[in-house]
Amino acid sequence: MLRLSKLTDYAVVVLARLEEAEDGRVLTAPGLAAATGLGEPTVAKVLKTLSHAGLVEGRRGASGGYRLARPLAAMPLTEVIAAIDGPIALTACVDNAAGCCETEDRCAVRGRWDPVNDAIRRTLSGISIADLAGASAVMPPHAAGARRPATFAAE
Amino acid sequence: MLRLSKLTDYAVVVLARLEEAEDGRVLTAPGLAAATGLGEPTVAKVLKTLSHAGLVEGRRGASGGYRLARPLAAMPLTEVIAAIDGPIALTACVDNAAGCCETEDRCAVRGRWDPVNDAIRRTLSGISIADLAGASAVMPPHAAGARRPATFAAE
DNA sequence: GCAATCCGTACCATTCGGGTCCTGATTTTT
DNA sequence: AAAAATCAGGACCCGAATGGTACGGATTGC
Repeated sequence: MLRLSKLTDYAVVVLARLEEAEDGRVLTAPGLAAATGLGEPTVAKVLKTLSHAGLVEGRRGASGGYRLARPLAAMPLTEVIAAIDGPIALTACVDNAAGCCETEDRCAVRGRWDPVNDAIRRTLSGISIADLAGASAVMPPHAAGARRPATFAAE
Repeated sequence: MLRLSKLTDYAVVVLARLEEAEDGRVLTAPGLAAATGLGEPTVAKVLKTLSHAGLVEGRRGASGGYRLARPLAAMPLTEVIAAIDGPIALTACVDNAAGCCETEDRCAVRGRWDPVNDAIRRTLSGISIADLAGASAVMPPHAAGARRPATFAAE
């Protein structure tokens, strides 16, 4: 379904909520869970992962919590996806990886996916979390002004 | 991982092989399986799905088989993905679908994914199966000429 | 020193994709 | 006309990976 994991979705929600904290104030994981309506352990897991990727910073100890490492406008969607779901690649065959499939010698699409993956990354890197957080519309990166709104090209 | 299913990958391989048939000649599912090195039941399943989507046409009976309904150059990647994996949507929340999640009233990203999905579809619809079948390089839709080849934007 | 909080890891369950098989419908060939 | 070959459609089962949980440890503030 070309769909990213729920955790990534949660991450965006949590990050959006996290931006509302004033200046350097930190928010606790249970607090964020209550604010977003998500499960407390799940939120904690997401925050840990995001912290590991350097997108949020955690402060330990009493009166600890999390805060954004960067403003959301400087946080491309690609980084969040890569942090939660891993590297962005549509297929397992990336960079002509050898031995990934047994029919690689007669595979007609060897290495052909790489430009596609690159196009996807380029598209996604032009979208910041701030665009998803409700501020304004998505900024069109370099693409033309979206023609018809949200019509399925094929369905 | 933002990765599409193996079946879609197989579909592209099978379609690429199917284009090599001369004029109106049909190829059998077992024959395509042998030519691509994939499992025979799997190829049959993929072909049935593609036939249902109108991308290939099946002829029954002895000396039957499959042939392309269109040249690959006129077959955007979006259609193949939609045929195998279903509609292209990164999250379950599409078009403000109500009732999909229980926290929709306080969700900060309500409806914000739609433009993202649209951007993905626009990127993918600019790529045809012919571009993946080995003919030439991927045509850059409107984006700038791919800078460095296949570097991970975020990893 | 105690409490609160983050950190890391390990663990289990459910879901979904991947793959196989069977039966039926249709067409060609003998 | 019978038989063989092939597509069509569905049911089914297994495995992997996501999603969610739990526990012990480290760190900081009161």
